[in-house]
Amino acid sequence: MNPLFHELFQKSRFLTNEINLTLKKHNLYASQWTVLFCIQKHGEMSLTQIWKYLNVEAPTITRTVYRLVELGWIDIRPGKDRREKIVSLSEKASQDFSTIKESILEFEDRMVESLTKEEETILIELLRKIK
Amino acid sequence: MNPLFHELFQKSRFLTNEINLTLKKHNLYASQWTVLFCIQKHGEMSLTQIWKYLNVEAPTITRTVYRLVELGWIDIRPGKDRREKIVSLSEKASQDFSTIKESILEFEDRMVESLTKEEETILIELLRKIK
DNA sequence: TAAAATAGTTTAGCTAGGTAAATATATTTC
DNA sequence: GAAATATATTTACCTAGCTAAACTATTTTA
Repeated sequence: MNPLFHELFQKSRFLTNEINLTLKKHNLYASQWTVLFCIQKHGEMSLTQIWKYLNVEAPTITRTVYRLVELGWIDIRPGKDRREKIVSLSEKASQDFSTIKESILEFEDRMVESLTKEEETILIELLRKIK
Repeated sequence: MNPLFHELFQKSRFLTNEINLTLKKHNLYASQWTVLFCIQKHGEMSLTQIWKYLNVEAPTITRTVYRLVELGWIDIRPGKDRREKIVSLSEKASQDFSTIKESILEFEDRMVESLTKEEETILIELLRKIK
């Protein structure tokens, strides 16, 4: 396998594992946090808005969202258009949000501390060129 | 989320989806191919050798290997040390291998064609710095 | 050499991605 | 306005990663 792709996949797995470790104390998994973050950023959202924004398929979001409802992080209600479901952060999620975000920011900083700002920019640009 | 990690995860998913598409005509999935490739490269291997080399956990390899046995790509036999299982490519896999490898190489080339050789090298190096 | 520790593999069960197809509601078209 | 089409979500079922714990065979140690 092309060493570039190999390295990319390895790093992707490494980072999700590390994020999961960081989130463990908050009882969250990486993709659950991603969804919470997305909702916090946009306020109320329909499921379709979420999966289009995160660029994943609808069933993935259905599943994660309902798990988050179960865990008490999210409230869900029908929209004006009765096909759609609207989700928003629960009281609990709103309260804990900034603490969790803090953990994640610390983690992210730690992960890129061996890169200069310039290198980080170049890395992003080069990744964007793959398509 | 840090735009670097966002881009990295997006690209990782994008690439596995594209690889799966490429492998569809050979009735294989990305990780199945990764395991086949690994075995072809090293000849006979124990399960532990495979998961250590690919840097994933043992149960992941157990599952993929047995699926590959089921599908007729791999032969499996007990080792001298009776705890271990040794796997090797089946007749079918050996025959089809180079054709599939060809598809993958074409795919990989297509994916990096907008990068110069230098950029590819830099990209790998920068990815390696994340840890 | 019997007991304890280690190594290789598997099982069970979780998250997280995907596709294909079903269902329910809205919208468009004839 | 009824029929056809489109949109939002869900269901079922794959692959693919993970952890924790079990099981078996080997190696080490007291």
